[in-house]
Amino acid sequence: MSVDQAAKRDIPDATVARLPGYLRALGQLTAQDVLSVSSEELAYSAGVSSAKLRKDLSHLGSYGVRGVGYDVAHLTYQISRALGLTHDWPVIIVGMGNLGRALASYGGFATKGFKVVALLDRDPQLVGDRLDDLTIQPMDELADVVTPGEACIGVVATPAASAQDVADLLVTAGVSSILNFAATAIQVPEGVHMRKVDLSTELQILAFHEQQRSGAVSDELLEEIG
Amino acid sequence: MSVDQAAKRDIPDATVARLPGYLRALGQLTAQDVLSVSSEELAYSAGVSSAKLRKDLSHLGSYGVRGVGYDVAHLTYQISRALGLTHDWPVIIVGMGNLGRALASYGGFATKGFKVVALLDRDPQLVGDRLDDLTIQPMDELADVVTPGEACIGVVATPAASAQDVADLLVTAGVSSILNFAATAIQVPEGVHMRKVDLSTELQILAFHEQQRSGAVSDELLEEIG
DNA sequence: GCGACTTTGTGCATTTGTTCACAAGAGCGT
DNA sequence: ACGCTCTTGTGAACAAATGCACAAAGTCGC
Ligand SMILES: NC(=O)c1ccc[n+]([C@@H]2O[C@H](COP(=O)([O-])OP(=O)(O)OC[C@H]3O[C@@H](n4cnc5c(N)ncnc54)[C@H](O)[C@@H]3O)[C@@H](O)[C@H]2O)c1
Ligand SMILES: NC(=O)c1ccc[n+]([C@@H]2O[C@H](COP(=O)([O-])OP(=O)(O)OC[C@H]3O[C@@H](n4cnc5c(N)ncnc54)[C@H](O)[C@@H]3O)[C@@H](O)[C@H]2O)c1
Repeated sequence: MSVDQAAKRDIPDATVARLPGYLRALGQLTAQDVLSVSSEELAYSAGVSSAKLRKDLSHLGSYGVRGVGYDVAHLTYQISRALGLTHDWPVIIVGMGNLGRALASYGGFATKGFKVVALLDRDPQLVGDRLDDLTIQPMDELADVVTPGEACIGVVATPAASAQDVADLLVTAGVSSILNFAATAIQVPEGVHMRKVDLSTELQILAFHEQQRSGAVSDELLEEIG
Repeated sequence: MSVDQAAKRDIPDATVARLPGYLRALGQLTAQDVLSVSSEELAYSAGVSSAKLRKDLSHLGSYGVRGVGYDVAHLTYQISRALGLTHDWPVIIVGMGNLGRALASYGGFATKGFKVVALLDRDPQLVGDRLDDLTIQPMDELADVVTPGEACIGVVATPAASAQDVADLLVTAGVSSILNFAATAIQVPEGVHMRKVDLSTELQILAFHEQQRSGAVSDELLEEIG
C-alpha cells in the first residue's frame, strides 16, 4: 500500500479531467510509432501548457526520464491505470432516439475502455430493433442488465421531460455513474456520480465570448469618440 | 458605459459556464408559470449551492429583491443579455454523419439563441440531401455561407482525422468560434474560441470515480486485515 | 409607521488550481 | 570520470473559485 497507491487517492479534479486528453494524444503518438515524447510535445498535442502537464503527471507518480521525456507505452499504461481503464466498464444507453442511436453506433467506446452492454427505450415500436449486435430492450428489463455488485455506467439520451425519471430508475437498478445528455439538470442521491454533456450550454458559452469581442470593439469606438 | 457595462466585462469563466444552467432552470419555471424564485430554489433546480448562485448573479448586477427573490422573466432577460443571446447566432455544422445529422435535427437550437444556417459535408453522396429545411452543401461553398463581419459558430462533427483540416477551413472562412465533437484536440489560432464536447472524456472521468470507490473498499478491507 | 421576518449581496477566509523558475537527475561525448 | 546539455519534478508565489456568515434592504401584518 505504499506511497504509490496513496498518491492515487488525491489526484485533483482538474487533473483527472485532463488525463483523458493526454491519453488520446498518446494514442495518436502510438499510432505514429513514436516511442518517447517530451512534456513540451505532449502538452502541445493535448492543448495545454507543459508546466500543467508535468504537474498533472507528477500526481500519478514519477514516470518520466529527466533529459529524455516519457516512454509513450508506459505513460499510456500508467494513465489508463490511474483512470481505472485496465478493464472495460459496461455502459447502458437509455433513449434510442436520434442521439441515442448515434451514440450506440459510435465505435469509439471499445477502444477507450468501455463496452455498451444494453440499449433501452420505452417506445414499443423501437423495442426489438437491432443496432450493430445489440437488441433494443424495454425499460422493465433494466434490472436484468445491471449486474448487482458490478459497477456500470448509465447514459441518459431521452428528452428532458423523462430524464429525471430515467435517472431515478437507473439509480434504483444499482447504476452509480450517470452521463446525462438531456437538456436538463437532474438530481441524483449522494454517492452517485453524475456528469452532463450539453450542446446548448457549450454554444452559449461560445456566444458569450463572441459578444465580448464585439462589445470590446464598440467600446473602443465609444472611447475614440470621447 | 457605466458600472453596468463594466461589470459585464469581467464575469469569471466559472460563472459564465454556469449561466446557461440557470437560464435553463428559469425556462422550466417560466413554463410552469412561476413568476418569482428564491436563490435557494433556483440553485436547487440548477444543481448548485445557493451561495454560488448568488455570487454568480451578483456579477451581472443586482437584479434580486431582498426578502423576496428574483423575478423569473427579468432574470431570464438579464442572463440572456449577459450571454449575448438577445439575437440569434448563426451556426454551421460540418460533417453530416450519424452525429451531425442528430445535431442538425435537434430542435433545441432555435429556442436557445441559435439558428443552424448551413450543413456541409465533403461526401458527394450526401451533398444535396435535405434535412428539415436545409440542403447539405459541398465544402467549397463554405466561403459563401459565412458572412464576412458577422460572427458565426462552426460545429465540427467529422471523424477525428479530418477535424483539424475542417477547423482550419472554418477559421480561414472567418469563423471565430468552434465547437468540436471529434475525438481529438485541435489547434486554433489566437483569437478563435474553441470548446470541445467529448463522450469518451466524460466516461473516463466517471470511470475514475467508480474505480476510486472500489479502491476505497479494498483499502478498508486491507486495513481491517492489518 | 414599526417591528418581525425573509432573502439578497458581499467581505473575508479557505480551498483549489496555475504558473514560474530552477535544482536535481539522466544521458552522452570525450 | 567529468562536464555539458537536456528535461523532469516540485517548492513557492500567484490567481481563481468556493463557502461562510452576516449586515443591508426589502416585504408584510398590524
Ligand atoms: N439530438 C441531438 O443532437 C441532441 C443534442 C443535444 C442534446 N440532445 C438531447 O438529447 C436528448 C435526446 O435527443 P434525441 O434527439 O435523441 O431525442 P428523440 O426524441 O429522437 O429520442 C428520445 C428517445 O427517448 C425515448 N424515451 C422517451 N422517454 C423515455 C423514458 N421515460 N424511458 C425510456 N426511453 C424514453 C423515446 O422513445 C425516444 O426514442 C434530448 O433531451 C435532447 O435535448 C440531443
Ligand atoms: N456518433 C457519436 O455518437 C459520437 C459520439 C462522440 C463523438 N463522436 C465523434 O464525432 C465525430 C463524428 O461521428 P459520426 O459518428 O457522425 O461519424 P460518421 O463517420 O458517421 O460521419 C462523419 C461525416 O463527416 C464527413 N467528413 C469526413 N471528412 C470530412 C471533411 N474533411 N470535410 C467535411 N466532411 C467530412 C463524412 O463524409 C461523414 O459524413 C467523430 O469524430 C466521432 O469520434 C461521435
